[in-house]
Amino acid sequence: MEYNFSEIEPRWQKYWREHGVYHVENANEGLSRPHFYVLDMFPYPSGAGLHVGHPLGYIASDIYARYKRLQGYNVLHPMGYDAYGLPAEQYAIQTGQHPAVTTEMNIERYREQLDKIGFSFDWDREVRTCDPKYYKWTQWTFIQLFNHYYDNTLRKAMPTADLEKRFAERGSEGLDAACTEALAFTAEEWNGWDEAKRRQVLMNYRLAYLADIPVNWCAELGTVLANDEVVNGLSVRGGYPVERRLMKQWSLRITAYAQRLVDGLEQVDWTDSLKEIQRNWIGRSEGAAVNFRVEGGEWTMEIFTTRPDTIFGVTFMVLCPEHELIESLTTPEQKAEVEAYVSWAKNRSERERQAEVKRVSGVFTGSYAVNPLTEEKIPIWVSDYVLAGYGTGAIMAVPAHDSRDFAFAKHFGLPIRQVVSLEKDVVSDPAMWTESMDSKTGYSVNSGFVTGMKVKEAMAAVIDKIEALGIGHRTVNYRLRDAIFSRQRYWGEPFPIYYKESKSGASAVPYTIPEECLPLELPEVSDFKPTATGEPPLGHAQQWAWDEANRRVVDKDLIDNETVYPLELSTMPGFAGSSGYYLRYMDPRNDKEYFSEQAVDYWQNVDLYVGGAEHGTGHLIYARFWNKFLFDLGLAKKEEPFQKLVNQGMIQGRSNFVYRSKQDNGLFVSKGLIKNMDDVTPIHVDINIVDNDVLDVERFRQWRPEFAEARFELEEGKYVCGWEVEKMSKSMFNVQNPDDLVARYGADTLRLYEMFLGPVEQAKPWDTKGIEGVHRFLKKFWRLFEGLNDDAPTKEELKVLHQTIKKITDDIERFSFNTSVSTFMICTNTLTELKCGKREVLKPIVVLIAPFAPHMAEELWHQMGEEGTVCAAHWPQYDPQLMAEDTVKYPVQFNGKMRFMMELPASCTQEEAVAAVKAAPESAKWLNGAEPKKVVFVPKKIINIVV
RNA sequence: GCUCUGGUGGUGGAAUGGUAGACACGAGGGACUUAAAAUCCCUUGCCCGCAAGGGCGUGUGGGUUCAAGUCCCACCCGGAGUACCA
Repeated sequence: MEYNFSEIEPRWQKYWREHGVYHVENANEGLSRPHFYVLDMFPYPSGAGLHVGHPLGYIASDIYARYKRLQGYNVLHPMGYDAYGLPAEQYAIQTGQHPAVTTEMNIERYREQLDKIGFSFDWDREVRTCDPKYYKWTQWTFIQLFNHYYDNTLRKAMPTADLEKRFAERGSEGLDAACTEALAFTAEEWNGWDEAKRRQVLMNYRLAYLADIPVNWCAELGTVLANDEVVNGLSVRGGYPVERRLMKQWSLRITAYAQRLVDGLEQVDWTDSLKEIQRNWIGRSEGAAVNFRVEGGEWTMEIFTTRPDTIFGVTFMVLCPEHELIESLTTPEQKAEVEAYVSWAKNRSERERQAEVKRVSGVFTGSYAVNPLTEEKIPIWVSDYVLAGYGTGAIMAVPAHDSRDFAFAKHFGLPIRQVVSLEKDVVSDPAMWTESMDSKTGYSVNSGFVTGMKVKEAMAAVIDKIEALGIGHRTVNYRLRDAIFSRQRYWGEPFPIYYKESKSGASAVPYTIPEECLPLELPEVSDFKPTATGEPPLGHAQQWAWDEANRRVVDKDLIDNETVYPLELSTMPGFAGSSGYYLRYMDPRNDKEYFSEQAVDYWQNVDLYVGGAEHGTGHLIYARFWNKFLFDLGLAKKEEPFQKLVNQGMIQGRSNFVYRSKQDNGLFVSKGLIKNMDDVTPIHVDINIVDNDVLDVERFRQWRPEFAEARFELEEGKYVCGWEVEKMSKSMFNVQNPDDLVARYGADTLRLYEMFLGPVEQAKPWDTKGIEGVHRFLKKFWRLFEGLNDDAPTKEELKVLHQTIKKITDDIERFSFNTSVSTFMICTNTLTELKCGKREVLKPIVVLIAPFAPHMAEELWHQMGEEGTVCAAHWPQYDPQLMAEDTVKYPVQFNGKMRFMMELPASCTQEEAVAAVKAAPESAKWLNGAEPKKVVFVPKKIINIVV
């Protein structure tokens, strides 16, 4: 019988769906049943549908999930949609279609495409971030973040209620908490403040807080963006310019968790490169904070340095243009110049600033600081190469040992003094240097009491001294910024926040909606664009005010009523909904809690997470933070959410080109005939009308009206196209749609081929060429079952079987699915050669192939007369004796030197090995008839004979 | 610049320090067929040779080892992340 995949696959997909084969219960056989949680990064359902790159990771995780299931694990393998996001809203603005409608359509299309590939997801657990039943818990978590602060002493999040009690008793005394700015006040002061003032103070500590902060404002998108959404001063989405602006925004105090985010990386099984990406993003650096006295004033300026050992080489100080001391430090003579510089620096766009990094600019304030260790007078400058957001926004400049300080000193003719030398006591004249000496190796020179010390020792000695003098201390700085959490958009989670006017006339005071009133549902709006007054789109919503007394959303017109207040108009960013979805899958239909304790106790955390590395500095940081916070609350059971993480490589497109002659617009020259690439224009051509880089010229003429009259210069009767690896995208005509391949070859072929393409982790271009080979293999495999019989298998056949079991098991364990497919091919070729159709051999192989080609396995399982589905079968065990090689090559040494390789039975003993070596003709030369003195035989390693 | 990756035939890629190039694609040749599809068989790293056989080969140069694609050092070239982060 033919291998009729187009009949088999839909039939089994229907069976699985109707019988709920992949439905998972939490602990259905008690807590003792081993459990395993395999998760994919859920997709954003875009209008373009899936291309072949998307399912790559899903196929890999599906194989692993099915494998674990066959091994007897209770496997949680869910899927859902990250459904809030900008593209749906942009589309809504352009077409007026409600994002909910387009999102629903896109989800349906995604589901259809996913179903065709035969995944074993438990769709009963599907979540969508835009579903009120889901975002209720996103909002709920936000309220918890709002109501907690981070205690640095306890190293965990604590309720702000505790803070209030503490402030009433002791004021800010002795508090070590993560905050926006250090505050100092007494209990009396606290108790004397009204509620608005107290709430303003508490805001300084909340983990979700509202503050004026410099944000990435994207005028084109009309919203602020998080740091990871901006690259090179342009928005990741759309590529619009982004500027730095001070705005009142909600933020998450993720910096409070910086150290724990670094430490946690030790506990997880991720690739080194991804861990490194996160470490770099968090950017921990150790150093010292030092106070420099300003000459003749009551001011001191605090700086941060990672090189305290170079303090003897400081020749000037630099403040960032935003620094609050500038005004008081500027002397009257310098006032005009400084003001001009500061306003110029502030008006520079982020893009300009980044593009002109090399350009040196700055201005002298006229004031001097005093070096605390030398009492030397040093000029204070202002320059935008010092950033407001990092450290204290002020530095001590050591031009000899910092390249940026060096460039600055050279530009303004400031002195340069060497204080570190590679060799002891060897100094040169820095005036002759062309670059600074930044390395942290060598010895201190010209450096008072640390002269002669190694750099590392000098660092410690200087910090000790500074601490003894009480002018500074050891400290750690992080590059990580708090995550800006509000977006001026419509299509996102509303904040469960309303504002009361403060009696003292200060800005409105935010209050949270009571938890019992969640979800606060996204209202309908008349327009998805910002309002005329520049408010976010939610400003258009009529039903968008909070009646505190009646605890419900009401019309805005009622705001003049006693207890009706305006609601927050921003919405949450994309990462809000994706930060905790893996926990919700554990108990997705629970409307009382985020997830039940019983569910999280059972599943713990994600055992295997598969997704792209492009989320390294976004989702994967936020989710870890989110989880750590929930862990502090006692809700999550593991501090790290994703135990093992595999990054699937991007599948790039392989674009094809035709070359149009520049002299003759109607002439297309075959690749091999082009003499000079400057004579032709390469044009993208649809990969569907190119086969194996050979253009179908007829279809090309029909493809576009402008090519209807095309003429070709052929080589050997063919038009050969050029090719290049590029991003898969519609505009390059290189998109491969999985549906087409499923229709042509079947889902099992697609699954196998995507795995066969290469290691899952590796980026690779899509190339359909090889799919035929994989399809041929499946047909060949299918044919093995035509002569199915119950004869006893030969030893040779059993050996093939057991070697295959071992190899496949090993391959799956190390996530090497491309070699698994090869193993199946070799196994099938060998069994075909042996004409083996024996049930005893083939039945276990069907189980082995089930994770890869589930439909075919299911059908063959059924044809063999087995009960139930193949996914209820048991993973076969291999017999080590049967799979062993008959002979193994051993290296034979004489006197410790390797002399020749020798084949011996794999099972051979010490005595047999020695006898065989002595008998070998090569040995005669080394033994010369003598008896060996000592023989060492390490199976599979080496035979060492000492004569 | 810094950090992390990777570099193996025409192509995708295999190789716990132990016969490099498995498996597949592509290419060439052949069988079956009126023909096509499908299927099957042979050849396919490079060089010398009619052959038997020999030589060279994992980016480059060194090193460790009986033995290196694999480990160590330096360099060259790609890819990714990050970037005035003091």
